[in-house]
Amino acid sequence: MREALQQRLETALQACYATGVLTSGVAPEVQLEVPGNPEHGDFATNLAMMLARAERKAPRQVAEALVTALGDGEGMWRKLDIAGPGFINFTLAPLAWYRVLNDIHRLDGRFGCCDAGAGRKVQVEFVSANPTGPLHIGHGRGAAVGDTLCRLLAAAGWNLTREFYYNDAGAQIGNLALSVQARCLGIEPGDERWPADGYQGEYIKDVARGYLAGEKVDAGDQHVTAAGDPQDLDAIRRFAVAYLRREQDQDLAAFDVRFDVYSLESALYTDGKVDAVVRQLIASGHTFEQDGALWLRTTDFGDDKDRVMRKADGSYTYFVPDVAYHLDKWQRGFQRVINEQGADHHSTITRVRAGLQALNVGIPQGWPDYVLHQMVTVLRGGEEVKISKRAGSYVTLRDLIEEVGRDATRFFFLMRRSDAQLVFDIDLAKQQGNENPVYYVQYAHARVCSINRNAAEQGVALPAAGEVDLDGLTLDEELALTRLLARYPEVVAGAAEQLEPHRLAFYLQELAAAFHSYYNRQRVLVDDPAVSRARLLLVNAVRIVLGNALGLLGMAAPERM
RNA sequence: GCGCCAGUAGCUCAGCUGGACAGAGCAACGGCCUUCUAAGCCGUCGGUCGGGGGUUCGAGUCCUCCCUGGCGCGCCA
Repeated sequence: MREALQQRLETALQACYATGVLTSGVAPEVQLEVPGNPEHGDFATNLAMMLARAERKAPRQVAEALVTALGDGEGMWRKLDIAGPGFINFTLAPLAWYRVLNDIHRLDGRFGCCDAGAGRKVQVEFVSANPTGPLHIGHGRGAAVGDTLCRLLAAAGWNLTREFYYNDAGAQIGNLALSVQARCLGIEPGDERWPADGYQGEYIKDVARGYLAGEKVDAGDQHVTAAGDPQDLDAIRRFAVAYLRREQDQDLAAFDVRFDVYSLESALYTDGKVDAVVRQLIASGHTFEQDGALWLRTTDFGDDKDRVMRKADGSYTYFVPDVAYHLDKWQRGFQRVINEQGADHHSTITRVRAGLQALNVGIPQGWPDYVLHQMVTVLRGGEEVKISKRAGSYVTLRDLIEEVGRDATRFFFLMRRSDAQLVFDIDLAKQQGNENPVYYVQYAHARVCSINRNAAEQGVALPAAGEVDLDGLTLDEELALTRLLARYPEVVAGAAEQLEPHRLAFYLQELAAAFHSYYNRQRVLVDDPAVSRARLLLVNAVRIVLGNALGLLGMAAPERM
């Protein structure tokens, strides 16, 4: 529809040049937008305003020339206006819109999908929590944003790989092992023998109990049986990592978040990929030694200071395996990689990209992409819940899902742009009333299903694509609802393109509102069977789109509530 | 001090990558259930888009300088 209009505008412009009504000969790109105000028609173009300067005429004068050249459009539009500073507004014939209802029924679950990705490979890494404790609410936001991003990219035709990276090596894992060992030995936080940067959370006690009891843990391809010996720090470490990884996997499964590939930091060491990348960086000439450490001159690539790669004690800082990991992603053929992570780690971006540039292996500048999410604060009873990671007091994702439910949790995480801070109001999320937008959108879906049940009782068959005389739809609100449905594919494409999953949540609320309003004003099942069937076609198109959008958000579309 | 992200209605936030009088939800107030689910609908109230300059036919949106809040600035991740 948009393309057809663009075509006609270009033809009209050329006609103006041919007749000499317009003289500049410039051909700007024809932009068509959907106006927010329905009085401004279905599509609007600013073409006349873009030409005005070159033509040295008032925009409205240019617009008049174009409108004359456009003619009647052979019935495509009902009305053409020149408005405001020089917009040309197209009001299309209703039938042109109603045809989309047949498209929706024909495509069903695939309505909204497109082929923008053209089957190209993209990898999305998200959550990537350290296996040192349970997933907290911040990880939950990362999981919701990352997962919906994945679903969006898949819907947009990308060949998607979902990946989780475990930082199961390094200093913090050492702290974890020491903390579990301390608990095994009955040492409490506060005791002078308690490790300096130990994890104090209650869950450490559970790990210690499991270890002493000789428990067996399966997590991914890791299978660990506890040695039970409190002196064997290495065995404790292996057990603790597997134990906490299993916990995280369970929580993510409960959140309906799954991954295709799990990558372990420790494997980068054992496979020699870390050493290899260090050798390459040294060979690149971007490193130097100072104070007993090996440094990477990241300032060569826009960082504000150089960074230590290998510490004086011989171990590597975290970003070295990160660089090795991302080189590995590149070598696996992912020309597009998106990392979803918390904004508190945004300083890694410059470092990882600098390391990859230093390797000089043809990785483009600015690769990979990042989507950052800002902090989440928790509100309960109107009070902010204080979070202390060291003391281990924080809201876990597991608690959240159990308390407010998976759907509400996911929706709340996606109700805001990811780079805006989020206040998670637990009381509101739990509420089953009209203040809670989660049920508002699901209720709209359930209502259509309810109409369908009534139709079945009355022996009215649900219409399929192309079976209905669209003349049964005559009301302004039916046209408005249809136009909203027609916009859905653009919403999906835009959200995938801009990596902004929250757009779906807003669209969903808008569509639900339009449907609820229609439902309250008009009956679907009326005496006139032609009208009933046309309306059934319309409301079931709403049902399909609601279901598709809820699916992209990882939420259920209930048939009754 | 430097970097990143924010500052839009009383509150929480959108604003489609510059367009036509700035929107929604909640809160407040007033209405609507003998008809497909009232977890719903309709109406009223409410904003100098943090502030100053600039670019543009046109700026909440772009540039610049200030102010405020959050995060980061480690041989932690």
